[in-house]
Amino acid sequence: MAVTLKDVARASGVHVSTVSRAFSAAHLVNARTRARVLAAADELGYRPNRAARALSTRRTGNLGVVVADIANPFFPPLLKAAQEEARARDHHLFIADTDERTAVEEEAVRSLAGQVDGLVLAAPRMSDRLIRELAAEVPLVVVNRRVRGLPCVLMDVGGGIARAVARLAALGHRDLALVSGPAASWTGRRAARAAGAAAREHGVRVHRVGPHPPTEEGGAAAFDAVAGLGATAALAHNDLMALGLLAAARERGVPVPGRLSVVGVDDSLTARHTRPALTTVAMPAGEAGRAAVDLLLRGAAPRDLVLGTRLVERDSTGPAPRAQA
Amino acid sequence: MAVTLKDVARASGVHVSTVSRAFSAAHLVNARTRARVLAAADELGYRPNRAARALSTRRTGNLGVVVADIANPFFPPLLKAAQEEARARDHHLFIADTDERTAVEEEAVRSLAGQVDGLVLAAPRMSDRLIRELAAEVPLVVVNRRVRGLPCVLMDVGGGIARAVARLAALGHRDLALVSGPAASWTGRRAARAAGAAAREHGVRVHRVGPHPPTEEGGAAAFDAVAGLGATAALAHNDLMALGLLAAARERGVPVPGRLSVVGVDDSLTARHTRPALTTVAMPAGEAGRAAVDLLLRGAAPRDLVLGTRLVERDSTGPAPRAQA
DNA sequence: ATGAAAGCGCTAACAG
DNA sequence: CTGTTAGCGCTTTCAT
Repeated sequence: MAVTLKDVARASGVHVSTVSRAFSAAHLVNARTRARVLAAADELGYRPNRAARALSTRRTGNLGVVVADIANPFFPPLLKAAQEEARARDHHLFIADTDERTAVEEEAVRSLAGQVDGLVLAAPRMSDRLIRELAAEVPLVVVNRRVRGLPCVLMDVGGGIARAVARLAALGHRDLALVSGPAASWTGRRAARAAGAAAREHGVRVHRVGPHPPTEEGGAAAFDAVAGLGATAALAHNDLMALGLLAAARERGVPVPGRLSVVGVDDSLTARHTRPALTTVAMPAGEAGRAAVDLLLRGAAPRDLVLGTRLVERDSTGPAPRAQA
Repeated sequence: MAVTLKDVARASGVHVSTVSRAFSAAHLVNARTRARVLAAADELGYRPNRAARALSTRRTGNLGVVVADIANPFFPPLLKAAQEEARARDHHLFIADTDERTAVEEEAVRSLAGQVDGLVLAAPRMSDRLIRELAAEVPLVVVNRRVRGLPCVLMDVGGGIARAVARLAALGHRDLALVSGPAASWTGRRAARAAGAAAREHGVRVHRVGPHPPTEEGGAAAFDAVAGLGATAALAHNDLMALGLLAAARERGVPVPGRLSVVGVDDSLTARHTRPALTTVAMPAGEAGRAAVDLLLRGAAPRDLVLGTRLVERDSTGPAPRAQA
């Protein structure tokens, strides 16, 4: 049985309410009494019972992060930073993996709602309407998606994609394939729009391929469509899909970047290590995780925070192949 | 304000305790009353307050996982599986990242102890003594380390390493470098012992290099020592360190596996994609995560569960180079 | 500055 | 089978 306020009270000869105050309202208690209480608490190894505290204050000291897939390399840095920030501010962090299933997202939020002071929704797939409805039950901060009326941490994928398109155009590419991930991905829609605009600006064409699951398999599955289009460069929804594209290209004997240039999004660990090393739009996932927690804890107003991205050029992109009948 | 038992009681015309029983002791209540209560609850969107329930039952419905580094690719699959298993059994999962710092481990356990029904310690660095002491405060299951008196989920790294040594010996290697990670790593000690035994058996030598941090940087830092030893093959503590070794080799112009064979441990995503693709000891991290949660929830006896590993041979290992003065 | 008492939402004897 | 009561550990009025 853990040591409670009552034990500390007994040990220090004061009433429980005084002990309580010694912890959560220091200024309301005589400095010397407080010192005595704290000493006793320390001696006994007292740890406040968070559940009990939550019951009476309605603040739990917990936060949660809901992600689509912990194993997708985009998320671990986000989770790590979020948990770091949470801990630095004396909060614990729940984690929920929805396995890319929309229904699970809603359930995760609802079931966590009562146990947290706020939730970070990372790249949710639910409808805006549902997200807003859920926001009525628990403070929400959304990452990688803009939902009006809620604080959102956005990354400038659009800018990154635009830079990628510009670069590819400069390398002589005229037909780009945009390999998209989940249809419900806000980031994906953003990327598509930016790609379209940049394409017009640079006088190149971009063809949509997909949607496909945002995994290696999804990327590999998209390969034939990309090749069929006669595209000389592919912009993948994320690094994982780009990796799948790379693998399929290798299998089909299509040299990268010789005949096909490939660009990913995320800049995950693997992007650096795969061969050819992947050119990719670096997303500040860690920064986003930290920021999301910060916004939650500050009870931030519903404003968008946009973080920068950059194009990291490696070896999977190169000059367009000479046209050859 | 969330809807409470009281609201449901009022709406269905029974006492709160009946409502409570309708949820947590179905057999103690008339089927028809129960149906009515459930209907009312559903109608109102009632969700039990876990904190309140925890206060009176002393069961929180929460578990926690303490890991050294979420961003280390070994952990995400473990976390994912653990959270999946937890959710399947109606539990929520806290996550704590200790950033490889021992002191943080203890604090994480203590501060989470009151809020969970049990904790998974994944590859902890604390002393056995401390772990046992903490186990008195909260049920613990340890992964990747044997602690007597506690349920442990182990992976047969020893076997994997032995197979790797055997294979390298068969390829003609005579001097192997064992590049170790954190000194406090149980897995690392296990690997070292197994490497030693296998080396004797096959008549080869193994030289210890390290300890180094279990990161790419750590691996890279070990490279010169490995080269200085005249070893023709390196067994790294994990994939991350193996990747560092690979990068350093590339930088120094040492061909892999031409002049140096490299073996990792984990079989992370990156191991498959790096070039040369990494030969590695595959660790069943997901299985371990799931098993750990299962043991926790079953209140398992302090027995060891050992999961198998296998050697995945890819392109970073090959025949030993011909001796040349 | 401290004590007393009520109450957060729920469960668990105990009656009936 | 259901209502009553007490209490989980803590905070928070309200007195004093």
